[in-house]
Amino acid sequence: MSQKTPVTRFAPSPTGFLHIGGARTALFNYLYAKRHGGAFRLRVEDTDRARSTDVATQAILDGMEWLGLSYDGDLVYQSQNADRHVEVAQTMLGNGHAYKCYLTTEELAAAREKSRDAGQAFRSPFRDSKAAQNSEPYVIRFKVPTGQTKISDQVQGDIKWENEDFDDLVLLRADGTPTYMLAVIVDDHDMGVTHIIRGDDHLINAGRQKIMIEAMGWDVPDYAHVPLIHGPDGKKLSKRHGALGADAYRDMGYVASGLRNYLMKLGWSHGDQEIFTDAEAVEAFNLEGIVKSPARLDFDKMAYVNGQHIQMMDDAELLKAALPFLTEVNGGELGDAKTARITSAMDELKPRSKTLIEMGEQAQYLLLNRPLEITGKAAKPLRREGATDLIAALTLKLKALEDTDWSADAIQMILDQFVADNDIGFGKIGQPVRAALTAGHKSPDLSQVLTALGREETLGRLTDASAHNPEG
RNA sequence: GGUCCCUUCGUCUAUCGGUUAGGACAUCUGGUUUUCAACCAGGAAAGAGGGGUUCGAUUCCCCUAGGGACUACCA
Repeated sequence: MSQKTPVTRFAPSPTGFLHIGGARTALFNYLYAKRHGGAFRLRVEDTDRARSTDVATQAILDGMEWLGLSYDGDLVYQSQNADRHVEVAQTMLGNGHAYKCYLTTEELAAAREKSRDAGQAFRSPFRDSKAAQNSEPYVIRFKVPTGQTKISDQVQGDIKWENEDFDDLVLLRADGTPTYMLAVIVDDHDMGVTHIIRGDDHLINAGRQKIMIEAMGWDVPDYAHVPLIHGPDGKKLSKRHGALGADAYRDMGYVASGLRNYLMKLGWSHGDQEIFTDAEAVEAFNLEGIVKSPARLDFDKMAYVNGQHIQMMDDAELLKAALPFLTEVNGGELGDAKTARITSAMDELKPRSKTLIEMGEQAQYLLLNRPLEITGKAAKPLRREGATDLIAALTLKLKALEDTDWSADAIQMILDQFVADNDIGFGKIGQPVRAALTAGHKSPDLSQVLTALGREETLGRLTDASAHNPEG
């Protein structure tokens, strides 16, 4: 193990949004760098200019920002280092580690098929040819040496390949542009990357890249190839499963810290601990805890973990995250009065919401406008014999309570007293009052409802209900 | 087809040769209760199969089965 200060990097290709697997890879790199006081770099792998888009780049950047994965140093665009990549390819050409291959597309396909049938890696007929150069288009291929290649992966363990199983991969395309395989090793080297933590779909690439790195005489980084995430059915992740952009999770009501916690724990463990604050996550994260087998996405658990984080968030932070959802439920800007209600109900809202969407549902009763529309099943308690009279009587009692004394405790005392005085069960008054105040929407303990609603709104809603007899 | 990797409750995992195989989510039962939740208590639930090695295998080795990754002038 190296003692150097680690430099990790996340290197997405901008061909789509930041999906959940990429987000986890980024998180691991981020956590590892933070844990060891190193740097976390971000590099956009846009060597495939045809498939790369600015929209995708922006989506990835936005996703990273929402998830709170801030990177160190400048953002690197791989395409901007093309000259440097070409230079390295030329160096390899010069020292015999690469050669020009003049095979046409058709010839290549035929040769490939042939070697595949023979169970061998493809070898270009030009790899040992000393033939004079001609003007035909050519690609530059890396010349894989004989022997074996071994890496000690921090997650996968020791892996060994026979070099003869590796293709002579293309370094420079016929149009002179560098390929990913060349660009990564050059950029990682130039950026001083010490630890490469990435999806295990790159495991074999680590072997190929190591040979190239050694051909250049550079330091080989430490590798950690983490298993890919699978869908709930164990199959490859698809959009249907949740291979969605980070923004999709935000829209489903997940908070960044909750998603981070879930992602970190998916395929990584640290004893029996399930919930981590950000500080705890940085403190605890290590490569040893990463499991070698792919894990499946479990939305139930994701929601549970998210709920835990909603509870841990401070009110202001939570309100900010929840605002879009509350505005949606409200059908417009909240305004001061409703914002005040939400704020005072925060402690009740938190444990009742696993996602911000649920929080919107839980808060709905606070966002209703007078007079409430109380219909169907919700109106049933109000239709009961004497219900409106009881409400009217209770309203009178509540009116005696000054605004400054309007607290859950005081309200509870009045309710208890009212029940005792009238010699009735709590349900007798509780149910119609709840109906009058919430119109059947989800709501917490009654005294909490009255507290959050405030004196004026409570009295108003109760008066509305007792004034009008739903039976006609 | 070839190369490499993986396999403990439904799911995520603990176990680093000797455990009543532990925890979490989900599920079930009960409690609490003025709605819906939340919460509390309890229950059910696992070593893919077959061979070895060993006094003893979930743990080490091999085979089989199943799953995955890679096999581009994509990344």
